[in-house]
Amino acid sequence: MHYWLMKSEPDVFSLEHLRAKPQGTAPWDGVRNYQARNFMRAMQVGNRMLFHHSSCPEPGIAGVAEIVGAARPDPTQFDPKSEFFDPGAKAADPRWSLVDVRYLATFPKFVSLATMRETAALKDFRLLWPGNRLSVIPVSPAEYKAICKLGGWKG
DNA sequence: GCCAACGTTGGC
DNA sequence: GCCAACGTTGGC
Repeated sequence: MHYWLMKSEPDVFSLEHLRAKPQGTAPWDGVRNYQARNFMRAMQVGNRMLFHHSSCPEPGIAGVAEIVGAARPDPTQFDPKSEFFDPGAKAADPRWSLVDVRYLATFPKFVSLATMRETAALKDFRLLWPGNRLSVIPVSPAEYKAICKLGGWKG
């Protein structure tokens, strides 16, 4: 089993927004970073991902979602009206991918960045690296387990 | 608002 | 291919 973390600004798209979607499912579009894209392409159906809220008063992990659709071309790259439009992307050779995710659970306890920084098991967690900007991050099983525990969730 | 990190762009 | 300038992310 592989685990991941994905960031979103809760004002734009929060875990609650995902939960409110039909079947709690939505495409994770708009990723425009090659490293993040490559991680999405490595995701497998059934993988779990931590839903991180960033650029907000209290950044941290709100809960868990599941990958329900493997990587496929992100249609927003071809849409001139989209903020994610990429004039360099060709239909015959799509540049950007997305995965489909489904809401799984909201942690009973929100796991703030501050809490994670105080947790020994997370001392090497990539999310906490200085200056980390990557919006899609691989998570080790031990890190995933530690975060679920902090969240008071027995998945 | 500041700043660290780092990706991208473009001149050469 | 190098590298300086610039832009973006995101915590604080």
